[in-house]
Amino acid sequence: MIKYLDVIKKSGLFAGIGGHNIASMLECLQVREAKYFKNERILRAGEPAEFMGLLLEGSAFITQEDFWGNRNIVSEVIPGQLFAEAFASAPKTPLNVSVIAERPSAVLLINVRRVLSPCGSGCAFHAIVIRNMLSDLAAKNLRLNEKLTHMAQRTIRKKLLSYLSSEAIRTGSASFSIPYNRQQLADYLSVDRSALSNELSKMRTEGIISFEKNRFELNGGYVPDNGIPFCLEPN
Amino acid sequence: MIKYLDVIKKSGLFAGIGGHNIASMLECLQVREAKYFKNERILRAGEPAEFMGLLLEGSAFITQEDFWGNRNIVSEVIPGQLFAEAFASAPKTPLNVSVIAERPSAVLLINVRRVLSPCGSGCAFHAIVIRNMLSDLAAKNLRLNEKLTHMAQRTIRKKLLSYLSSEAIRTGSASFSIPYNRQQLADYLSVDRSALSNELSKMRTEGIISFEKNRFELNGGYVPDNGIPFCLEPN
DNA sequence: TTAAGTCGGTTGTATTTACAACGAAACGGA
DNA sequence: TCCGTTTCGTTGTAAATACAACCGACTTAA
Repeated sequence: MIKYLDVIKKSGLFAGIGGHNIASMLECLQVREAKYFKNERILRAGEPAEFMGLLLEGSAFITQEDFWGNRNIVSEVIPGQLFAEAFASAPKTPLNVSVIAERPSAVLLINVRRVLSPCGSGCAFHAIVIRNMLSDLAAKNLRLNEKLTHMAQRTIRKKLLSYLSSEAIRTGSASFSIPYNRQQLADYLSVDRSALSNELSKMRTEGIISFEKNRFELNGGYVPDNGIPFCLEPN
Repeated sequence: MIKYLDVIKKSGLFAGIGGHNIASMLECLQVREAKYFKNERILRAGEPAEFMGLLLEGSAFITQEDFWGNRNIVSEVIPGQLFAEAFASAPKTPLNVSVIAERPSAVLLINVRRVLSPCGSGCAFHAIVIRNMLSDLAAKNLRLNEKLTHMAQRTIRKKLLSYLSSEAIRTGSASFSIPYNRQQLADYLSVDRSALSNELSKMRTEGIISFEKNRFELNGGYVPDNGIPFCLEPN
């Protein structure tokens, strides 16, 4: 635990809590630490969700899988981030996602009940942690909304442009890297990989974008003042 | 306000706060009330999100629209429910959805800052309201996840079966009503209405489902023990 | 070095979808 | 009642997609 104190201190969940208070806070919350191999399952869809996780080291994917193993990457988790807090915060709701270690990872498992039920004694930081969870959930909400925006587009090209332009806007540059390889991007947008690859090639041929590996650049497109991403073309 | 006290009392946001405390709580939060006509915009995408809303009367749709007016219904709001709380809880984030009154509606507008910054004085209920917002956001998160599950399906038929089976499971019956008409359902699943209508007809012909207007029944399908909705067929 | 595996691009085909157009039924005023 | 509107189903066509198969470049381990 001590090894990861720095990650914990900088995590959104414990933001605003002085470093010297964290140790007692962790004890009060009765957290426990666990380690996972690459591709090992951290949480399994279908299980009851008693714990939320705080990733300490490594990286993980939130995924949905249907009966035949079609995988849909909901998002990536990096150190300092929470996961499964929505399920843990809404009791009686079993997980409908799995969390899988993308690399060897360390995780802090936190029982949400311990967070929500204030301990009368020492730690006056429950309120802060709860407030942090609130902004975390709000941010996640917005990210899910953003993904929905992309997936609601009717064609692969529009899905791609919706996603790429939002990444460009987020990074504030027409040139940026994405955290996915082709298969992962296809999973994220829920489309066929080869079809996606094909569409990317067409778009490059047409001069709309250029890319190499996971680095993309959006060429020239117009950026209207109305805030609508410049990538959405009339047809 | 008094007119809607009952709705407010029963709302998730104010759950656990005694009826006689609510009036002072509302004052402390400096809420304000507003009324809207049918199809009037309650909140407009692009605007900064200072307020979250609590629907008092009527009903509303959370929608996303692209540049050409293609509409995507994210969800429906009914009295007692919160909306736009995620945007309001994550400041500096402009709305990327619009909220539109489906019918003549009354709304309580709440400044989230007033909720998050505890007033030193009388009302000791801020903590409860914050905790309520937390479970609300968690539940919304799960709903978005569920919608993503449906939209991730690659064909209209699978999208439909994913949605319908989840509704069947939710209501605990193979026969149930849905809150959408055809166009709205198509918007929700982000597919073409006529294609959806066509697919529904095929499925009825094949005996998979039966329906009339917005009442559906899932016929016979097998329900395995593994929790996977019976509607997902091997092909 | 070889062999196996991963990754990304390409192609062809069958399937699925969007889109446009139309018509019937139901509904709601005037 | 009449007329306009909404809702939903149907059809045909063009477009987009999934799917399978294959190839070359690159990486990794034996």
